[in-house]
Amino acid sequence: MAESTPELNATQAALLGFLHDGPATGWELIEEVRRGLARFWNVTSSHVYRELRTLEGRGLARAGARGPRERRPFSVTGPGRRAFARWIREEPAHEQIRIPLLVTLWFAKHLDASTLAQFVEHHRSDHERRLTEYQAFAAGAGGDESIDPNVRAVVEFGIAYEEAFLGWLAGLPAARATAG
Amino acid sequence: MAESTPELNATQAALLGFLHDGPATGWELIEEVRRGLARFWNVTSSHVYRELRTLEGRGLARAGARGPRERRPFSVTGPGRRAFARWIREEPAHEQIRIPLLVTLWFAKHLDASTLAQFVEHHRSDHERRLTEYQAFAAGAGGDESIDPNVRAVVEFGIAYEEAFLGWLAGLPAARATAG
DNA sequence: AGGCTAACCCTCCACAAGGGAATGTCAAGT
DNA sequence: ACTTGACATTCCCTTGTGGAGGGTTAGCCT
Repeated sequence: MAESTPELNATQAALLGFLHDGPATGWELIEEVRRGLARFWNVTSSHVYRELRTLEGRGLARAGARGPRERRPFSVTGPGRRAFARWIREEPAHEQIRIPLLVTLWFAKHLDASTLAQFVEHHRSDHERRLTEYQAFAAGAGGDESIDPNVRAVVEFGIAYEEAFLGWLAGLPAARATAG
Repeated sequence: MAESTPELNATQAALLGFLHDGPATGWELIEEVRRGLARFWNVTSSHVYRELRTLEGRGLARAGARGPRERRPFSVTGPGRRAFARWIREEPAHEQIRIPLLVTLWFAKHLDASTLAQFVEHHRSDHERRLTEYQAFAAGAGGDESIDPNVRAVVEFGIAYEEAFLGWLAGLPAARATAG
């Protein structure tokens, strides 16, 4: 009875959420997501624009006049705010993770040790770089009172995740079989 | 230059990978994925059957005669083995993570503390349960020499991930604002 | 033995989401 | 004016999800 199709998906909700802080164009929203949430809620530009059109069609967001370069500033409408308010009170769904490295690892018996070791090493350096970024961000935001503690918690999840990943990588049998 | 479209996607590759251990029907493959890899590479049954048909169409897998209940046992062909061998030597793509809880958290300033605390608590008990499952599996497999160490490493990733998640949850400001 | 039932096993379909190519637009420098 | 490059959006194809539906068989019941 309730809703067979939930009113909003998480991407739409996130867009409406950002629009609560003021009007923005699709491009600006994409930038905003990339700056923060993107690591744990990946979006592509085509997806954002599509969802914006959907939101507009449902009257949850409204586009202003086209500005330079076809840019269209969107803002939340009253119904949009109410839909968002309902969404955020819903139980968040279970997370969804796809890690191609683990698929490769599962079948690694068909792969020579040095190639696998290379893959592992690439991932290691990649995750190390990201951990550094998060730590820099967290340190910078450390004294900043204006940052929402919950937003800060998201960054801290990033740190916890990367540390766990790096720790696991270090203990990997494949990590010990150094390439070359 | 090389391939604009990669020859196989990870789902197809995983199916071919399992078929290397012997012929199997779609149903059996689904079971096999669910038993292990599914946490980090989700598949749906309709998707599996579709990919099997694709693989068959490309000559990478071959279906035997229909057995009881329409079951069709697939096996890898020579070209299938070669395609898999090429795939597994490719650099695994970046992981893709979607955690709705973090989206909710990002916008939690629009949410009352006790509802958020409930969400956090639900996630906590859920991840705790999963951690227990993985640990039981790892303990059971502990002495089993027949298990590929790389496959075991995948399970260990699950443990590391759940532990990190639980640790992070425990430190969350929202976790201290107990509901009710 | 014959029939009922529940679990199997697969197909089909429709739609949501993902990602990259293609298109168009403007700003700024020459 | 002309070129260049960043900006902003759209288009389209592939991948992923979910459910309805239909034939099949094992096992149980009488």
